Amino acid sequence: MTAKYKEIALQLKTRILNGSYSSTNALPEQMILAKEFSTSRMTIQKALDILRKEGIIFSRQGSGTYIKQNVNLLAKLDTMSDEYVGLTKSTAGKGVITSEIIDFDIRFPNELEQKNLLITAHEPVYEIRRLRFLNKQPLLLEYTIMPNSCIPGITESVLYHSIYSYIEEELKLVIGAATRHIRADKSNHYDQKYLDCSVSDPILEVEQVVYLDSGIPFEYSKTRHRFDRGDIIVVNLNSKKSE
Amino acid sequence: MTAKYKEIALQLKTRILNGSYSSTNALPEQMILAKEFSTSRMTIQKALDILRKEGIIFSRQGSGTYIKQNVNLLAKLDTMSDEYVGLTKSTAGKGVITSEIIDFDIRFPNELEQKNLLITAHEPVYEIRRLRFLNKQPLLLEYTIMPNSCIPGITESVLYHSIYSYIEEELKLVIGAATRHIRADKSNHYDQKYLDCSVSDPILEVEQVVYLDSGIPFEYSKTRHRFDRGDIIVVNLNSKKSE
DNA sequence: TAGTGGTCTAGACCACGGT
DNA sequence: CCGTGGTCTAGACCACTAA
Repeated sequence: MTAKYKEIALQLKTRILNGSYSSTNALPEQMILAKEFSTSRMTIQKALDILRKEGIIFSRQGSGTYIKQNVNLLAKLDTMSDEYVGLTKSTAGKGVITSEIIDFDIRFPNELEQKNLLITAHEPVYEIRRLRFLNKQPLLLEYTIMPNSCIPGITESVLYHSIYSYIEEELKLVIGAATRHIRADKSNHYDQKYLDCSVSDPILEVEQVVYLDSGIPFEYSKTRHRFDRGDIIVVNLNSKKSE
Repeated sequence: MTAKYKEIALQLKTRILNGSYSSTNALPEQMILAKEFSTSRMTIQKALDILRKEGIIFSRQGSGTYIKQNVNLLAKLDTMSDEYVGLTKSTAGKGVITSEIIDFDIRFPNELEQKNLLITAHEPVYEIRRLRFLNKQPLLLEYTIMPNSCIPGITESVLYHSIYSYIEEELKLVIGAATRHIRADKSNHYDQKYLDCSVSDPILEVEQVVYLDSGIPFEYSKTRHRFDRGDIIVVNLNSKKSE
């Protein structure tokens, strides 16, 4: 059974997206909602908190709770803010992703890798290079470092599919935060060879550290994208409720 | 006076970053914290919610509340996820930002601008081109469209400083969500002229729509960055508490 | 000044983890 | 099984907005 406040949030969200409230742009007051759902005001507030965090409503003390004017847009984009984790998931429906393994090794980490993954020089890491295709066209080059202790049992068959679904479904780990550095760069001979691009083509590089839910970093990687096959989309919901 | 739960969150955060709790990696139970701060458990939970949203703790039902292992790193990065809004703010302390106005006009919007800013063809927009310098070195070219109705009263003196501080401090508006598309591109003759880069230099382009707290879009812009002066940093805290 | 959302309380029961 | 966090209640007072 799901929590009551989540159920209420879902129902309210549905109504908002349906347009059931849009005539006035304001939601009923919390006491009225509490009576309608035969619950307490605190529970209604927890439900509204979810919608606030999702960016589809906002409240003004002393005034009321209102629907944001671009709900439909945000509702669409909302799904995208998490999509970024894992290429296989993010391109679902847009085409077929395939992978070619260029290199797959295990070795000791260098200093940069130790620093980013918070490990010592004695903890072995996987070193993975993959070329990934979208509809058989080269899309990006991936260079991934993962600590063996954290993500054990990677095999070539895992690499041909999706590392992320292996982590979530097989290892039952929950993926948490990530920090990414995004930059443009000139192409090098590796890019030219594998991504089939010319010397003058720029490259979009993403360098990232990804953490598990517990805060343990499990991936340090660089991906180099062909500049002409897809942007990176970043959504910033900016709900500063906590400050 | 600030809310009690925010005060408690701040105190707990300070202790966590101090290392006061790190010996065990677990926080005291909610009842004990409630007694210590002479408050109710609900209030403690609201405080913990903040720290969860900030990504520095996580809880397991039936077990306890734990500190994430890379708190210091995340605490540092945390400030950066919002930094992205407004260049003047984001580079504070890293150098001096100056601006040169290349173009400043008012006109009717084209179709793309109408679609992104959710306005009609009859609502005038500002068209602003600025070249921005970091420590007198050209950093990026900015091409900004803002609806006049939404952000009135822009003048050249505003443009020489910061549009965002004008919006927040003069107009008293609150900036909310943003969606960004990030890509690499070849430099064009504009880039080469203003950013003083060569034909073979790549460009990092960011195309974004920025919304007010109320959900009204107020900026559609493209910025073209020199590839060798600073990455874009994106932090994804991924706290799926609401799902 | 009336009515709204924001905060807070002191209890209660449930779901889950570890024993 | 016990102890933890997760949810929920039925009130209360305060802060703010708008008339």
